[in-house]
Amino acid sequence: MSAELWLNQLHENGYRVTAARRAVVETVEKSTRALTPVEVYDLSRKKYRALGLVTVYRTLEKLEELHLIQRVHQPMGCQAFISMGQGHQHLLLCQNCGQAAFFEGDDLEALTKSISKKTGYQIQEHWLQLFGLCANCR
Amino acid sequence: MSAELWLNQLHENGYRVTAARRAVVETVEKSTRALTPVEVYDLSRKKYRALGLVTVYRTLEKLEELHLIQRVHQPMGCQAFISMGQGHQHLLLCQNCGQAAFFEGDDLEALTKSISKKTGYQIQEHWLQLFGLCANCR
DNA sequence: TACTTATTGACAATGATTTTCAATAACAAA
DNA sequence: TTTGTTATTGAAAATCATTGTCAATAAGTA
Repeated sequence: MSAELWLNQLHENGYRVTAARRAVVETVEKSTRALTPVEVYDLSRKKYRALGLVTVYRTLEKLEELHLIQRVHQPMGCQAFISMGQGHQHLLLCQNCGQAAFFEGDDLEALTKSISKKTGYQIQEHWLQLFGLCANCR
Repeated sequence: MSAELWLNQLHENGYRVTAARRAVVETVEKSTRALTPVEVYDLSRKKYRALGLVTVYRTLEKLEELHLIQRVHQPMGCQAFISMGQGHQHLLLCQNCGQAAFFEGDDLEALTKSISKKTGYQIQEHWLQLFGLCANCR
């Protein structure tokens, strides 16, 4: 469903909507865990056999540029992507199965203000990510 | 000074202290910004010309294993390393010059408890990193 | 001082990502 | 609809980062 919205976004930004992109978007949009380019390739090829790995890389690049997906950083590697949450959200990842959940409501106002005073840095952004075990895996 | 401590750590863990490792350790230990393997290589070769890049990779691997350094994740890439702070510390990075500062005192207790209840995840770890401009660059 | 064996640097191999290129297909305009 | 322009495609090659192999060397214990 929302895959159509992503395709609209591509179209509205001057990109063409192709069968290859459709397959990639449908795969990534509905995944609840971060996928590497090769995983996206394997899954998407079930929908569109002629898909090439290079096209996956190029499509992910565009989806990231449009803020529809984000790169997920993990101890084991940083080459996986997942849908961007809406608004200011952070990721919570299951260390066992990779299942991702989004959360918000982190208030770092007090912390950043104090750090800013202590260090002299002007703070502009923060990365926060939680790791744990999901309900199924715990 | 503290480079000697790192070398001791290596020794105490059964690793030999060589000229190559000495050069790498001295470079990484005194850097106030994250360095990539190639940067470590270039800087260390000023102290020990015969150093090979492969040895840099292998030494960084051991320093990470001993928790003397940590990998630094950034939007532009995740192949840089910096000294580990002491205790539970997080990084604050200058987006302009890369200068790193450590901070602590993040209290995410309340947040993680509430997220845990909402999502059913058992939270075990968190990553927090701040980005901004250091006193010089702002 | 001698000896065992971890460590070295060079080279090759791998893995991930990017570039190149000619063929194809989206889609705007007629 | 049809057409024409041009973005997009997949395959192959090129690049970049990292890891494995190996014989020569040197650290550190005995």
